[in-house]
Amino acid sequence: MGSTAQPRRGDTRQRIQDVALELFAEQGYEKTSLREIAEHLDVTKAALYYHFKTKEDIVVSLFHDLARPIDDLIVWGETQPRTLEVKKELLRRYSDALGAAAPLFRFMQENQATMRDLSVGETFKGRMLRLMELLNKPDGSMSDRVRCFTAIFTMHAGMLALTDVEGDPEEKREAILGVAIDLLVQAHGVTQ
Amino acid sequence: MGSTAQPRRGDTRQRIQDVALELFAEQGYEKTSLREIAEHLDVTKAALYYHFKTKEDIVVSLFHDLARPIDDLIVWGETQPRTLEVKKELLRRYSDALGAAAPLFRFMQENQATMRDLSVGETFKGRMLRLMELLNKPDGSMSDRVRCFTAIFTMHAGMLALTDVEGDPEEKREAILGVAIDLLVQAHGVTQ
Amino acid sequence: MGSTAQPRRGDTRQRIQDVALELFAEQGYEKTSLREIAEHLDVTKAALYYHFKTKEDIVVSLFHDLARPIDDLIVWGETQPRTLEVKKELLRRYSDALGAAAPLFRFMQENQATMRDLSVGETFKGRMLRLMELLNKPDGSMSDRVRCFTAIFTMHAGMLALTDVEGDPEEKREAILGVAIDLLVQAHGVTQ
Amino acid sequence: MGSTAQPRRGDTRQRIQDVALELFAEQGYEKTSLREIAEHLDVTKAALYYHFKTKEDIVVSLFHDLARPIDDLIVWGETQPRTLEVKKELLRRYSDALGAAAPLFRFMQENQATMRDLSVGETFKGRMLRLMELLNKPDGSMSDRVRCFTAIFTMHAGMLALTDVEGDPEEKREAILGVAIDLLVQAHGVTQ
DNA sequence: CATGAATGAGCCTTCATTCAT
DNA sequence: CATGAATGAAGGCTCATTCAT
Repeated sequence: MGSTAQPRRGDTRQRIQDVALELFAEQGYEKTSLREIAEHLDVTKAALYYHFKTKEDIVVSLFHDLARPIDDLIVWGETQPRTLEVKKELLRRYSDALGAAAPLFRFMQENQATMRDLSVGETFKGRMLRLMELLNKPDGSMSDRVRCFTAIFTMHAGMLALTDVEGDPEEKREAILGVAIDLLVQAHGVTQ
Repeated sequence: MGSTAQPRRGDTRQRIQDVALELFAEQGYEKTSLREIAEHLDVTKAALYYHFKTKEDIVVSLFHDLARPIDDLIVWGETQPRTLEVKKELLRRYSDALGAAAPLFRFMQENQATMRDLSVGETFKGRMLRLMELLNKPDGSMSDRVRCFTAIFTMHAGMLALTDVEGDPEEKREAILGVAIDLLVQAHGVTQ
Repeated sequence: MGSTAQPRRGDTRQRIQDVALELFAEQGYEKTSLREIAEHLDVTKAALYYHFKTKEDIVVSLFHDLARPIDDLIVWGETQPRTLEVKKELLRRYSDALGAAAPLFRFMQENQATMRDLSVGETFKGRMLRLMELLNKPDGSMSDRVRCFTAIFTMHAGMLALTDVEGDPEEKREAILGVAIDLLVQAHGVTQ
Repeated sequence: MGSTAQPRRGDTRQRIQDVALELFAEQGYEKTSLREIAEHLDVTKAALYYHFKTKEDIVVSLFHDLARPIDDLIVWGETQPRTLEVKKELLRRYSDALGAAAPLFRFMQENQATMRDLSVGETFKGRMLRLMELLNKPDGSMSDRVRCFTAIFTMHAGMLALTDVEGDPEEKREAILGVAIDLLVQAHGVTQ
């Protein structure tokens, strides 16, 4: 029923975002031209400009739509007491958020140089710093502080490596979360 | 000793590499044009082509000249027994190597998408995998394997974060190395 | 009298003309996009196409509606004897007409290159030539003929300069008209 | 000898200016694309960019190279006493300058809207005002002031009309200059 | 060693216009 | 009356690269 590539109306904006994110992550932001995106969608370049004001605007919209959970997470974190239990919960939730926003994160990871002058990049970096601040143990030793931020970077690196290393994805994610929590505990722990 | 005293006439090639690496790391490979590099050096674009066949060739040369220590490290590692002590030494040496090749690493970190089709990128990725293999505990639990590769990523992330976080650089580097070794030990250790 | 009282519903067409003329005069025809006009009116581009078949059509309609008095003036002139008195009256009436159609004239003045291939432009240029012919003293010396057409150009230039030069607008207009008539008289006069 | 469209080297910049000025004047600045200019010269668009940084830059260079005499004229005028004789000489020299820079002036005349945001446009307008100031009779009546600036505009309009009106060009130019001087004299005159 | 001049491909963006709803 | 969605053409500009000198 209507299977000859109907011009599915109404969801174009969404489809642009999907394709763009995929290509940006796969080939890099600069190397992905709007022509390429348009061809993947079988529309003209001009059509993209009906939905987004600029190329950068596509990225902005992606953050707008996909980075929300992480924002929420940080906001939540900032209302909580700075106990170890809360921090562990933060990591757990962050792991979930990362899973959901995986493609966006891959995009960021692979386009760090680009992110820097993408405006939304700086915004996001700020958020990351706040998140780290939440996990940090301000009066801890340098080693402890390193452990805290490593807890987060472990998870980021995990995202990347998930693809390259053998093993069941879900199992890997849990292992990664486990290690991250472990680092956090060590940073805060007295016993052990 | 270390005084091979290259003929001083014509250090242009070297200068091109320096400027290129700096700009590539700072602004990204794609966003840095040969014109820009040439202007920084006060020569013409055509001059660059006297020294390097293509833009990519500049990157290749950078790896050639700067990634050597890491290559050597891996070669060394592969001739050693897979003991914990050797692995610890690997991390130590890797930390040194990272310090020396910091700009190159920053460049890679920030241009991951680009790296993928830069030929030399794949080459390098292969080396990383071999390095990880060297550190790995093949029969270990998933968590232990995660700890092993996290040991390395911690150091990479450290590079990045060194700038953003307060504290004495050298002290930070040692703390990072310490945490990395710790992770390695935990992955292998029973009594820890 | 003059109260044909157009149905008030739907003055959009009029508003389009107003905004278009203003923007065309201010920024130039080519540099004013339909998008811009539409935005000023808070309607969509497509709406413009309901009222006007093309961008050029807007200009045509502007001439249709605003250049009429000048047309009438020329028609009137061509039925009159070629006396000096009539010519003076022509200038007077032209001065009035210019005042009324000022924005249109500014638009023409500032978009002369564009006018040339705007069809309506040629039409209008023809009218100007007829007007000049009416003022001309065919058997006069070259100087006299120059004076005749200068009489007109003085008034055009006046429009332009009115804004840049200090002084009461109405007073300036009268002075300009005075000089123009003077030129005309000199061209025709012996005893002057 | 060498008649098969040799790639005449060295004069490209000049040729670009020539063609550009001609096309800009003939069709308007906005409607003349760089592609068109390049095609007229049988080079690529990119070649234009080797010689000029932007499209606007071509215009700037044209003013730089062609408007110089007028600049000099004004500078000269500002060192002279404000006598009627000097003012007449100013007009005479201005007439010559206009003749030499005719295409440039035609370009300006036909692209006034464009001139406004072409940076060099404002610069030039400033010069015009200084020139008018030189000719002006500050304490004169409004009519006299109008005569002064009309003297100049007459000459500008003359340029334009030279093409449309029959008659020997040189004769026309002299007639125009005559009328302009006449206006000036009348503005300053005692008798009459 | 290095430059001056040029190219071809491609990029992001804008525009006037169309048409089904 | 008017909009939402899209198109095709074109525009200005930049880039990596080449080559004769």
